[in-house]
Amino acid sequence: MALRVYDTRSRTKRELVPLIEGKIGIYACGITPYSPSHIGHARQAVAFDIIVRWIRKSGLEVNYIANFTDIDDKIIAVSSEEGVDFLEVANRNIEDYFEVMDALNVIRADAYPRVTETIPEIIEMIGDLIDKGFAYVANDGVYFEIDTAPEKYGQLTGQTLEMVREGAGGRVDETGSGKRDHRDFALWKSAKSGEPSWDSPWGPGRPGWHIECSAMSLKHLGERFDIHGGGSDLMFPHHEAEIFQSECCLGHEPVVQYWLHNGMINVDGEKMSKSEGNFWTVKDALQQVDPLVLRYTLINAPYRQPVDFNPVMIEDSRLNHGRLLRAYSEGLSLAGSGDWSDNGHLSEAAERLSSGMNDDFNTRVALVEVQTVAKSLRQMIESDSDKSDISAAVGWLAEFAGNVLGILPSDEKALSITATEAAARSEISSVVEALLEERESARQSKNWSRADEIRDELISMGVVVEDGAEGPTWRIE
RNA sequence: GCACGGGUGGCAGAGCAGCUAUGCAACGGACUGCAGAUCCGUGGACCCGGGUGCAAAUCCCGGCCCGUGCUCCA
Repeated sequence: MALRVYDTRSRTKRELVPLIEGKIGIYACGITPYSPSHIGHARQAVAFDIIVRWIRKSGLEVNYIANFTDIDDKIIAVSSEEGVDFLEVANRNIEDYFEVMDALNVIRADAYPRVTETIPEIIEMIGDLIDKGFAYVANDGVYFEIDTAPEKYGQLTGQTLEMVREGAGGRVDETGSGKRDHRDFALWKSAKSGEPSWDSPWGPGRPGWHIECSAMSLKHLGERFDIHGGGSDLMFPHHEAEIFQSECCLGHEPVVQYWLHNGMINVDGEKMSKSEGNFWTVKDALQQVDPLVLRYTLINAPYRQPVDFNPVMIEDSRLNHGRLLRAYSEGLSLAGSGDWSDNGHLSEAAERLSSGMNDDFNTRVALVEVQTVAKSLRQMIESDSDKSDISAAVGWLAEFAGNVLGILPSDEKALSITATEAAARSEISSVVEALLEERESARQSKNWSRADEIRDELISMGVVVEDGAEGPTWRIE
């Protein structure tokens, strides 16, 4: 079945047809590393991680580029506030990014270009734009002139030049720059004293916000490429500016075949943002929740929908993920991971999951199938089913929950979960068994208060007792 | 105001023309001294008003409501 993706520019789901047969180039806007990554960054990273995983699984070769905008106003602000070099600020936040995204099981991109390593290409592109009449040099930098290509306005957001003029309202006069029109945007910003800068034909300065992505995508993916992604908040002005720059510079359109935008993270129904005070860094979140549970939460809705990050959602994910993980690791240690292709139910589940993923990467539909398979695996384990059935279900989960969705730990780790549990169990086993024996005799003589007392004692040890038809069983919480 | 998304059971969230979504919660039953776990089962929804279909959560039109964007932002 064909893979269809929602393209923001055409506002429709379209079949993904590679420019070069068998190959897909993806450029996704990463972060500006001026502060530690927040869960919105995580959502973006996870969304595109899964997109890349699925396209690869579909048999296409993917070249995935994610950038770091490692020089910008905010980085400069932090560096001057702290009195350290701007690169120190950028580097430590990039380190943080890799640390948390690795924990979230995000597969690394094929390249992570940085602005500071792309300055010559940026300068060349700006020069081209000036030569072709799309940009002009002002007293404080170089600007792209919107009026040279008005038809490209609103390609992603549907806004017209006039709308933005109105929307900008009184701010038009506040630009305080050499812009001819407030909607023009900076390609090159002249350095103020003390700011980091690079030499250019227009004097020392640094790139404007949008040009870096046009230059880096051109450098790494060429004059036309398949997918450009990023958060939906980047559609305007960032991605529309990229369309101006790339298409005007290269002289053809479209440069990008498909624009994919992930939805935002909301906290209690409102967009998460620093100004709202409802801000979570990834590390904040990881203090409370396992990384894979966080990942589960982030894919609990299709990537374009907003995800509301609230305690109920997290608890829900924790519960469901915990069950999945327990079933998986128990099944794995019991029967290993086997082939599932001969199993009718599992094949059907795989088909449903695939058609969900093929429909613009619907991870929510995929999770339903994962939950269903995990549930039947649990039942098989409890009913002592045939080992080959168990291993088939384990193999299925390894492939889809593991490789495709990335919500399972490595087998080694999964096995260590059951091993650790078993070890902890055997360590206190004799004490627990003795107490249970005493409790059983109390129960025999209908001494319920003594029986409950012992149960409470066990609970305080972290042991949960469950009476069944075959006598009591216990497990460690 | 304009643009883009969306409004589905108690909650989260699929489905996007006909056929049980799913999970959590609730309720009933089995099992229990009680509790828990498990199993079986049940009820319950498609914002409002029109329209087009044999048939509409699903398509069209008009409202209302919510989120995001229009400024740095994943």
